[in-house]
Amino acid sequence: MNYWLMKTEPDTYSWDDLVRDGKTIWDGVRNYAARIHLREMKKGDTVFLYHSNVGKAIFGICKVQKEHFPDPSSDDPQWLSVEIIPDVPLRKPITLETIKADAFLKDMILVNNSRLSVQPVTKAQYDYILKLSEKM
DNA sequence: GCCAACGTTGGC
DNA sequence: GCCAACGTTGGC
Repeated sequence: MNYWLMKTEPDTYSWDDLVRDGKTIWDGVRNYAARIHLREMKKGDTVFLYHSNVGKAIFGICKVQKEHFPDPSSDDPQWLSVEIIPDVPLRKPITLETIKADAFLKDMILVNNSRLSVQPVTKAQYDYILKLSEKM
C-alpha cells in the first residue's frame, strides 16, 4: 500500500464536493511527473486531499477506487485519470503552515515542489500527519 | 496583485 | 540540443 497527496483548488472541487459525490474521477492532470504517479497508484492506496490557494491544508483521506485509465477529459489517450472515493476527514486539517514549521515534514514534496499536483507521501510522513491531526 | 518556481514551446 | 520567452501555478 502506498500513500499519495493530491491537490485541488477548493473553488473548483473541494473535499466537501467529494464527500457529497461519494466518488470522483480525478481528471485534468496534464503534467508528466504527476502522470507517473497516477500510473503507480493502486486500488486501495491512500490519498491525502490538499486544498491549494484557499484553505492551504490537508482536509481528508481518500482511497483509490479505480486504477489509472485514459482521462475522459482529454482527446489524447496518453493522459490518465484515477477514480477516488472519500474515506475519512482529518480530525483537524493540517495546514501548510504547520507542515512547513515541522522539521519532520520539511522534506515533503508539498513544501519543496508545491506545483506538483500528484505526489508521493512516505508512510512515515503519513503516520506523522495522522498523529498530528489526532493530537490537535 | 505580485512574483518565484516550474514546465512547455519554438527559434536557432 | 540549447536556451529565451512565455504561460501557469500557488504561496504570500
